[in-house]
Amino acid sequence: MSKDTVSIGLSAAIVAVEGEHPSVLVVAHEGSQDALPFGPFDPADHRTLESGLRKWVGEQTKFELGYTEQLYTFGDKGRHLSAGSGGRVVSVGYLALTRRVREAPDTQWRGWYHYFPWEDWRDTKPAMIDSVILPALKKFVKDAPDSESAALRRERANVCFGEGWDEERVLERYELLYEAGLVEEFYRDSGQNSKKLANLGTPMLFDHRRILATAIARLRGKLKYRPLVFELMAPTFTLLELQRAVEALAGRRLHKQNFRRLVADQGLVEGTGKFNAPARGRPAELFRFRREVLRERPAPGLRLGGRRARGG
Amino acid sequence: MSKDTVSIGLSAAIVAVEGEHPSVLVVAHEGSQDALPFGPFDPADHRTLESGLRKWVGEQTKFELGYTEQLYTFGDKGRHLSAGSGGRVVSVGYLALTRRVREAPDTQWRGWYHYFPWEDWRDTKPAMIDSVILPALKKFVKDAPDSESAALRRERANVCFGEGWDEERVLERYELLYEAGLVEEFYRDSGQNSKKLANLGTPMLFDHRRILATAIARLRGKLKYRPLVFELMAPTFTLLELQRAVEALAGRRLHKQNFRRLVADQGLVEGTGKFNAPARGRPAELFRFRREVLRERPAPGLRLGGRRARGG
DNA sequence: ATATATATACTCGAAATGAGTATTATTGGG
DNA sequence: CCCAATAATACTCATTTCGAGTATATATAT
Repeated sequence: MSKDTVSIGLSAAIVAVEGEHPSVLVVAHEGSQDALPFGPFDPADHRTLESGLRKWVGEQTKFELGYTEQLYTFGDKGRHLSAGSGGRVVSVGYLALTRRVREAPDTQWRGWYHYFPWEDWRDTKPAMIDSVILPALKKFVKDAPDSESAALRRERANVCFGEGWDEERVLERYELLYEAGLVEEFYRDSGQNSKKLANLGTPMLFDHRRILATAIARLRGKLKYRPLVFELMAPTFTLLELQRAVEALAGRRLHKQNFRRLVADQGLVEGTGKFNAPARGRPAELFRFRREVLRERPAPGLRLGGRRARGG
Repeated sequence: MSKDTVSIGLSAAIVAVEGEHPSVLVVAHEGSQDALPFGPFDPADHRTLESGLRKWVGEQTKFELGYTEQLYTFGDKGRHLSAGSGGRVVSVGYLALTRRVREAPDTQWRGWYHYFPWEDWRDTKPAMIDSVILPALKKFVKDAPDSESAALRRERANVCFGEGWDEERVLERYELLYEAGLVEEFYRDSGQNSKKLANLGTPMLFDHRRILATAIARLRGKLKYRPLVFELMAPTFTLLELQRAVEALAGRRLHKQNFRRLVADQGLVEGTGKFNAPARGRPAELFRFRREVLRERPAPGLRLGGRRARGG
């Protein structure tokens, strides 16, 4: 491929939740790094970008995509390399949501917090933030070429990892860690191998971790105003299961009673009259998603709220 | 250009507001339809997609982009044609916000409601909705190939133009009108020329009107949770000017006293102590945007609200 | 002075939100 | 059988937000 040709890469972050574990479908390509299902866009064969994506995913993972949404198109020079490949690749990333199904050969569900361990605040603030990330970012600020650049870096570090955790800034945080040389991909893309400060999370092929970060950010944001979770749930579920799924995606805990009130008041679910048989505790009613809300209300969704303090 | 090559087109919807008029910068290409500034992505010359866009815009309009945001990447077969050109064009659309400046040669600010007259609800519901659009959509439903498809069409028509106007669904509405054959581009792209039902709004080159629809939709949505308006305002402004700008973009009126309260309570602006000299009425204080809020609060913005009833 | 236009302050009730306490239904162990 | 543990569900309460309005202040034009 010559230096000034463009090709378009289509990649999908296919997300599912199993219990408390949000996960993403990765393909085991010839012993290399974890990869999202992907392939080049072929104008002769694909009528739309999305139909191209569906074909590739179908071939590689043997299953049909349901809910699918385009995320972003990346074209930066030098962010799509693994070895020294030829022309420029412009990368179109997609988010897909699905109920968890059996894996196809060479395919595997992997918890997304393997790639972003600093994003899971459900139990506590991840210790690595104080022990590794903040000190390294302090150094990154100090190493800035000039004071203006240092101020900008300090600012970014503060917005990303300082007071007031905003769970939606997943991409911003990953990009900052990349530029600060705290993730593997930075060294791979720049050819450097020296002074590796840290190696946070599991790296991925090409720019796939960036795409996954975009996917998580989008999902966390959209969750609050569109009923996307239900794409990830079984046909019936208890309210606690629903809450656990949302928490898994958002990476933080929610207030149980208020969560139920929210879901009920918005008419997002309806009881089935059936109950589950839990190991302990009172049995919970099984609910189903009321698809009708999509017509009734302009923008139904779960406004998680909770800017003021921690849920419980 | 051969049939199975891809090229990437970069287009920018550059938006400004002058008084009550939201407008977009269009280029007068050889007597053809209105076009957004655009050009092909050149991997040899452009380090990123956005820098490529900036180069093209700079060449065509002689001015520097400020706030810029990627919108969407379109790749549908047959939606980028004006005449029968060669290979496939994948189109990356951008939104840019700017204060209104003088026009460069061959360049012109045009009110965006020329392209989307049904989107301006500031005075009243546009009459064309009841007189033209709804009847035509009724016919579109009736002409559906089967009853399932008819139900889907009825559903879409209702969400887009029925009860409960959602000002953010700009793209959905344009796409529906396109498919229903109510906009010029539909006939141009499909080569048909017969049974033209209507010809709503001013058409644009290629898929530029679709990109503009995406831009308006995004802007209307984001306005509610990010302080984007200020990119469009002069350094100082009265609160009424600010409100008129938001109204112009949102396409609907807001409650004046509540708007002030919102802006003030959120700490988005600060008074300068200076006052304007209006033609009539009490002089208004001039305010400036408090850039600091971007640091202080995680997601400042203007939550317009107003789902319950009409503003006043 | 008066009409008109605009700015700004303040009020009021309804709804949404955060953070609980209280009560009910179940299991498993003594 | 009673009790601790666990989970579901109901209810309370103060605060904040939001829609909608009234009241008052400060200009200009006539």
